[in-house]
Amino acid sequence: MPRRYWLMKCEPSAYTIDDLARDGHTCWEGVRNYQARNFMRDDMQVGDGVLFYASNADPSGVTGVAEVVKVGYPDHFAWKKGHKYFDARSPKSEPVWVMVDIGFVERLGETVSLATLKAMSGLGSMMVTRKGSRLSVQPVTKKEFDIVVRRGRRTPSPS
DNA sequence: GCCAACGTTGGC
DNA sequence: GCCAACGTTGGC
Repeated sequence: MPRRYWLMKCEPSAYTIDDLARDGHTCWEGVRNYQARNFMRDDMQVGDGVLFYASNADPSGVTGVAEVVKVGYPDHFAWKKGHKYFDARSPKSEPVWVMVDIGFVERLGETVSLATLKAMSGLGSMMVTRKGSRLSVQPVTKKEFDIVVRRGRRTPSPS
């Protein structure tokens, strides 16, 4: 299976690329959308590249690179009563929701903002640049991945 | 904080 | 199966 590429969104109030740099790896819990779930469950493979996207940020955009380090497995947060990701419809016996683990690869020296993504050539069909695109896990092409990463490296990372 | 766009739910 | 109502996402 050839290496695939993804964009994964997260609000900075929940988790940032700096958090991932500190932790080394993390589980990507809380995805409660079937299309996103299917990507994680059916298509993600260890080694796949991930654009780490900060949503609801100032500015929103790609802040770093990660990679898939563990393929889809049950999101056990769905089993925690009282937890915000608890979902009675996803019991241990028949899990509905899935998560993957991602590992830190690099922090981009320059956030590639949504405005930049929209303005750059070659990214016109990227899902995230399209109005109303709310999917939190999206496939991207290798070409798009490379364009974004190269742009983000234009400014050296401070670390 | 506003609100448009979207996904999901549930009545019928 | 249709679709209105609702809740959520996320840019601005």
